[in-house]
Amino acid sequence: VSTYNTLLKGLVLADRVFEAEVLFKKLIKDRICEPNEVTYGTIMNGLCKAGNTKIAIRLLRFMEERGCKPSKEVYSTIIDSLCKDKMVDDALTILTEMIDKRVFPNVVTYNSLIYGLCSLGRWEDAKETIIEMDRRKINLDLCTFNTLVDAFCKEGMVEDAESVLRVMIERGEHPDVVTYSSLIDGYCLRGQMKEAMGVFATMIGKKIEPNIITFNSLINGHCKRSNINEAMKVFDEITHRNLVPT
RNA sequence: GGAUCCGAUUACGU
Repeated sequence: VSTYNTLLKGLVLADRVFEAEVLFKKLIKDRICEPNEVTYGTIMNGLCKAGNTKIAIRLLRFMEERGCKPSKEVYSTIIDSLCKDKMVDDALTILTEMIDKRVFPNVVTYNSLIYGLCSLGRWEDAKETIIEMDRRKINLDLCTFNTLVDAFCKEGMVEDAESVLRVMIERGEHPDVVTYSSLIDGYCLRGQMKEAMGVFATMIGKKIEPNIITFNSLINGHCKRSNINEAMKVFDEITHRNLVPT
């Protein structure tokens, strides 16, 4: 079954979810092998990525009927997809369901929820979620912090993003290219190019390699301020670093 | 009792 799982994942990665579904159905119909929780997880992930969260939820019910216990990964996949669809309350319902079934959420599950809550501006609920994580002794990880930094930046609350950065460093989590790129984008969105370049200098100082996304944000920021010369300089830097413009 | 393989989360733009 692992072989089929690997193949199914390949199809999903290649955006050939339909073919993955066909193969999945064939496995069951021809009794080639019984799908396990990884198989279901892979197919659900494919369905979700293709925008079929509802069908993925139906598959969740199907696997239960078939006597395969949904893992936390399976629940997390559904929760993540609902959050991305801004159906965070439905996601919270699934969270309650999994806990009722003694399948306990992990940091990934909560990261998706925090992402969803923040993207709806439900800051208080996001805060509550973090408190709940602490209560469950689930440590925030790099992804949690990055999600928060990005959410604040997108709302123009760069000061709050900066305090998240301080907290993460305090907690011994090392900011990475995503953290700094989010911050840079935050300043660029506000047209604060001096600050954006300051963050850029900081990340270089920490030997964190900027990538094409980092530079795209900077170019966007300079162009917004009609500073084409600076934008061109950044563009030269891209070529210099052998990065490929997207 | 232990190890390994297969699934879930974060940044720009399109």
